[in-house]
Amino acid sequence: MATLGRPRAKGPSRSGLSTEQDILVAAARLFCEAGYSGASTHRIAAEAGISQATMYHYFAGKQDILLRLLLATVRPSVTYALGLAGRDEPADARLWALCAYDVRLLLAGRDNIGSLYLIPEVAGDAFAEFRAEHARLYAVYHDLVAAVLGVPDAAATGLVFGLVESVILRRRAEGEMDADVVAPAIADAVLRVLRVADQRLAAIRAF
Amino acid sequence: MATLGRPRAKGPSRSGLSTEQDILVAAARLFCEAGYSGASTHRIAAEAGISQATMYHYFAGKQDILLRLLLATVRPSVTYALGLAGRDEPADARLWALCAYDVRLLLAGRDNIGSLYLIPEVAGDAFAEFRAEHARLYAVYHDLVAAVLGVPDAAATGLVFGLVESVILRRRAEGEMDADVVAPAIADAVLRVLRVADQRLAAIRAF
DNA sequence: ATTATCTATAGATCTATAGATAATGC
DNA sequence: ATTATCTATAGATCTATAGATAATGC
Repeated sequence: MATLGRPRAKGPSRSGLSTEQDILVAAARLFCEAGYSGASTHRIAAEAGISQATMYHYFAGKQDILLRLLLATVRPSVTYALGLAGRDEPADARLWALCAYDVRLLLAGRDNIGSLYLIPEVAGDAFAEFRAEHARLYAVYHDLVAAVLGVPDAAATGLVFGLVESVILRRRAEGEMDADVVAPAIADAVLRVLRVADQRLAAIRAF
Repeated sequence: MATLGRPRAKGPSRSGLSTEQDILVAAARLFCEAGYSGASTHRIAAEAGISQATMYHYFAGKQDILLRLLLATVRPSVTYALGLAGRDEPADARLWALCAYDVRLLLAGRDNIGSLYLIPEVAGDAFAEFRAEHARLYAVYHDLVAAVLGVPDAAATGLVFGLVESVILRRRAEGEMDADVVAPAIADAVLRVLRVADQRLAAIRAF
């Protein structure tokens, strides 16, 4: 419990989190609000309550912070998606559940964390590990859409995945949204796009 | 025709465009690839074939360039959308046409110009004029969705608009897409989300 | 002795401005 | 004389590193 190392000049963490977490939280906020290049290490450190140099005790650099945030954001979705594979519900019900789950994650938290996906730098080599995780998630959508339609359909998968992730854009443009309303609405819309009948949809929602 | 003013040190424009257009084209590319803060005025100028200071002859600053790009991107959509109001086709057919038109615009050109909408700085005061144009476009979608459903529905409008703009995300993640395939597919999906029957959809596509 | 933090700074930017210059137009 | 461009630069950053310091642990 006793605090090791030199104390912070500006007083101890007000969040009660570890310094590493303070940095991640501050960086998430600033990356979302100012973009990657616009969020200087100095501002991140100030927001976290430490000096700029202290960040380098925990992270190799700015890219390292963003990579950690991206992985922490996508991994819960991948875990949930892979867990769905072992369940015995019908494919349309599992797809509905996955869409609703992902929309809830994208709407959770005070920052629009999904908007980190949109940062242009994420296309670079340093973020290949994140893109691989994101691709694993996409692959589960692809398989579920194939199971619902009875045949693999890349175009339909793109539509479905786009519809789910469109909440990132909407949260920006429309402001905070009620996940209890929007998550089922998106999941319904996904099945309608795949031409699941209204009657069947009602049954799925009752699961 | 004769070229007024001091000649460029690196030779005349290779694009044949005006210097102002060269700057806008270069900035669009770099804003999309490196973000707003990541695109320095120096790199924009180098890409445009001029010195960094020359940009300030045409634009008040970096924000001014981005604003011009945003307005040039959203205005054709607004113009088309307002023009639809005067046509006598049924609302569902007009909504289908607007969605397909907007998706085509978002897929056109060598840069994913719609991704400029995602730049965090666009939330600031300097871009209020762009956001107002974007809101005008949204209002047309709202009215068309209301006409299709018979009642105003903010939630459905959000879904529809999100589905259209999701092509910005998809173009990033999936790479270049065939507009002749994707634009009708999105427009179809929009009407399916609004529970337009398959038979009716076939009739609309025949317009 | 170990740890987490700090201060200070090198070196590389980056934006915007001041003022010079190389063309054409009158 | 007007125009479009240039070179040069001030002043403000920004990232990452070097090395000192203020705690606890042994």
